[in-house]
Amino acid sequence: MTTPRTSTRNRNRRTEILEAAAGLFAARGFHGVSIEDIGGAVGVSGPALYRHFAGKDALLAEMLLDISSRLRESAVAVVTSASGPAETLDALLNVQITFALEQPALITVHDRELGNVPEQERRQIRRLQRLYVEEWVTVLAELHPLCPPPRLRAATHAVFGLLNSTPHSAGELPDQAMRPLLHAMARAAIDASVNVH
Amino acid sequence: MTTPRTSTRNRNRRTEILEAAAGLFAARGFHGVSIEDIGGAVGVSGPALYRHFAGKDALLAEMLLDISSRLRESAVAVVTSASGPAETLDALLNVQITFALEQPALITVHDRELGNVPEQERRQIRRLQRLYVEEWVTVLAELHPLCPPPRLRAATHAVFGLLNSTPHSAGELPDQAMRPLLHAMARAAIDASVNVH
DNA sequence: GCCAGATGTTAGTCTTCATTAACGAAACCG
DNA sequence: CGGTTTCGTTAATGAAGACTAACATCTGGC
Repeated sequence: MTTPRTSTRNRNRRTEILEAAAGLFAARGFHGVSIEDIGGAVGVSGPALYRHFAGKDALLAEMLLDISSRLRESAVAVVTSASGPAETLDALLNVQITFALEQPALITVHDRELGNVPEQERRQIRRLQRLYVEEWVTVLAELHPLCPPPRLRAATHAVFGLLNSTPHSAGELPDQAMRPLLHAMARAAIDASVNVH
Repeated sequence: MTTPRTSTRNRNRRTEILEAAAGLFAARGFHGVSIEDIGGAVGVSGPALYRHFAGKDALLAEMLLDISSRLRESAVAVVTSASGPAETLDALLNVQITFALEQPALITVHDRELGNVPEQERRQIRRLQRLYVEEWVTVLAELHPLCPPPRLRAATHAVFGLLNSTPHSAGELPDQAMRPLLHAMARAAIDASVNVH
């Protein structure tokens, strides 16, 4: 063929596949997408994927492991360089909002397809997710020491639901407007969550 | 076999199947569940389903049509018997919270599997969903006439994301505590959404 | 008791699909 | 240049899985 792009092509193939697969999985679900579909989406066809991944499961696992780690790392970075709890919370909100707006497909897959990841990697991913949530809960606990942790955890999940809803309202508003809107709504929801009795 | 439960068995079979299928679809996704799985979940096996539904697609379609209509009907009932916009909004919140807490599987399937419904029914469902959202937007517009509708629509979707996150935080808190928490958070998020510039 | 319709059952049929095999070409290395 | 590695390709292969067929059984009405 033509296209002898030497090394660039190869260097990017794996991530190219991961990105295409994320979009497809988000749209049709893991089992609704075939190996052929994924290959086709990056211009190679079918079994070529096995040169890059051990299988469909492994591909999904790597994808979820990647987002979970990145979310977790961002949260840790934010928390360790923190000035105060309130600023930290704002920074955490920005992390999640940025992911939700920039990688809607990954975020969608991340909270839908965990069940299709093989046991071992699933444990790792769950662990990272739990750690991520705990970063949030820790910060919230500093801000609201009187609020029982289970309530903080529930509030955190609700806020994730709010922020991750972005894929559903795609196109309603431009990102520039969506970002402060989500921030304000999430912030208000959190503040309200600790004042209920 | 045994178990000749006369008529009760037949009268409930269809809804029994729908309920079981909802749980399975929510957990593993439409394509991750086989006809055998669904049959097995209600104690009959496999092709027996075709005595009740034209096929897997039709089953899903009926399921989504059912929730969409019920949500929409509840919203209409609330709005027509309204005393004032603020009370109406509270009532709408309660409708959505009740569905989310009582039918988490249906709610989950409702916003994940629309893409697997055949064209014709999909249109109907989309229409019902749109009408449902518009009930919310109308009420919000009464409360905040200065806020542009696209922003209200985006805020509505975000609130749905918040309320529908319940399935994820299953077990964190008892329903008795979850209900007011969700209500307060959603209410605060909405109020905040109209005050951003 | 006897027939019709509603419900089930088990054994195909026919696709789709993940994964593997067997085989080529291009790039990198000496 | 030969040789190895890398990345693809097009045929199997084998397992699921949706749906259909052919054949019971149960129920309720007469």
